[in-house]
Amino acid sequence: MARTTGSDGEKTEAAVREAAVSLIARLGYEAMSMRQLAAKVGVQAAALYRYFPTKEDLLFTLMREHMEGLLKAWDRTRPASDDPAARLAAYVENHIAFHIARRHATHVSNMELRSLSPERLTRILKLRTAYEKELRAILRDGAEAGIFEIDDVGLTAMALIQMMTGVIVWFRPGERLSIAEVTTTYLSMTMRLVGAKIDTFSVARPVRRARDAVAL
Amino acid sequence: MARTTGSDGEKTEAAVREAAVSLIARLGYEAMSMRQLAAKVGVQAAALYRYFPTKEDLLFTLMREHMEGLLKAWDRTRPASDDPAARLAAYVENHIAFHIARRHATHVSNMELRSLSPERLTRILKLRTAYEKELRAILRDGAEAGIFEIDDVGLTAMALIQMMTGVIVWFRPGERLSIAEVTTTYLSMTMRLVGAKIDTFSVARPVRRARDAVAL
DNA sequence: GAATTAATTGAACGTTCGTTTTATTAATGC
DNA sequence: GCATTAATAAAACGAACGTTCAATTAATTC
Repeated sequence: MARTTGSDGEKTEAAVREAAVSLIARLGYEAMSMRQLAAKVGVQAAALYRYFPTKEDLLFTLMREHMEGLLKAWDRTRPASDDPAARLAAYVENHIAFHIARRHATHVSNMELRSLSPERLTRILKLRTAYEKELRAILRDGAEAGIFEIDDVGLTAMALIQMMTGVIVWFRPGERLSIAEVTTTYLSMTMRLVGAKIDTFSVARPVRRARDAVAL
Repeated sequence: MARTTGSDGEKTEAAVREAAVSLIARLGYEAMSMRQLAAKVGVQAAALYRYFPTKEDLLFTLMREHMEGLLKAWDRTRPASDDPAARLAAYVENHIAFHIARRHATHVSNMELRSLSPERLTRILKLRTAYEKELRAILRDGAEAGIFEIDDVGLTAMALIQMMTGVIVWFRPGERLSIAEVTTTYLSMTMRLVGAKIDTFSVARPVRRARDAVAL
C-alpha cells in the first residue's frame, strides 16, 4: 500500500503534534518511540519523517511554539495601566489560565529541556527568560513605588513562577476546585506574598475558607 | 579478567548509587544506559546486576531512600512547640536545607516518577503524601487559631511546597545568594503568603532589598 | 485523461539497549 | 594452603530503537 484515501498533510501534521504532546507528557520524550507515536496517529513510523526530520526536531517545535504562545498570550493580555498591582494581577491570571489550558505542553516544555541540543536549549531558555523578565519588571516597579514589599526581586519572581506553574501538577478539571476558584486563591496568595499594600481593588476575594478544604 | 584487586561490594554499591543519582539527574532515567553508569563507576555493566536486579530497582531504591530521608529529617527537626508559626518556620527551613543539600536526588525523585511501576509509584506517592500532610496540619492549626489567613489549606500547601522545592531549579551554591539568605527570604515570603499575623519572632528579617537584586 | 505531485507503506539498516550466562580471579575462612 | 565465597569481566542474547529507501497509490494540475 502507499498513499491512503483521504490523506491530508496538514491534518496529519496536526495529529502528530497533538499525539506527540500527549505521549511525551505521559511517557517522557526518551521513553516515547516513534513507532508508538505513529500508532497513535494511525500511520506508519516512516510517515512521521515527512513532517519532522528527526525526533528532536519534533520536540523542539513543540517547545518553541509553546513558549512563543505564552509570550504572545501575555502580550495580548498585558494591561495598559502602569499600576503594578493591576499588572501583577493580569500576569498571574494569564499565567494560570494559559498553563491550565495547556497542561501537557507545559509538562513537555518544563521536563524535556535536557533532550534538546545546546543551541536549541539556548533558544528555548531565551524565550523563557524574556517571559520571566516581564514579571521582574512588574515586581521592581511595585517595590520602587512602595506598593510591594519585596526582599529580592529575582528570587521572588522565581518563587512566584514556580508556585503558579505548579498548578498543573495537581489541578484536574472537574475536581474539587474550578479554574476560577484556583485563580482567585492564587491571586490572593500572590498579593500577600509580595506584600501588596493596596488590596487588589477590582479583584473579588475568594469564598472558600480553610475548614472547607483540608484534604487535596 | 574477573574479580579485581581491592574490589569491595559495599564500596561498589555506594559508588553505583552516587553515580546513578548524578547521571539520572543530568540525562534522565531513560536516557542513561547501564553501560554509561558502569563506565562512570569504573566497572562493566554486568557487575551492576550484582547490586540491583533491574534498572528500575535501582531507580526505586534511590527514590525511596530520598523520600524516607526527607521524612526522617523532618522528624528530627520537628519542634516540640505547638505554635503554628514556629512549626511552619521549622518546616520551611528543613525543606529548603534538605533539598538544597540533595539537589540531584530531588530532581530524580520529582522527575522520574513515571518510570516506576504502578505499585512502586504508589509507594513513593504515599511517602510524599505523608510529608505534605504535615504541612497541611500546620496550616490548618494556624488558620483555626486565627494566626494564619488561608483561603484553602490544601491548595496553599501545594503552592508552598512547589515554591520551596523550586529552589533547586535555579539555586547554585557559591553564586549570588547564600543558603542562609535564600532560606531567610523564602521564610518571609512564606509567612506573608499565609498571612501570618505575628511576624515570626525569633526569625531575623532579610537584609537585601529589591534594588540590589533585579537580575537573577 | 495523462503527467505530476503529495502522502504513505513496508522492509530494511546499523546501533544500542537491558539483561543473562559463563568463566575467572581476589579475598576469606578454616 | 586449601576450599569456599565474593566480585568482577567478557561475550552473547533478542528486542527495540531512530532513521532511510524504494515502491506504490491518491490527489491535483493542465
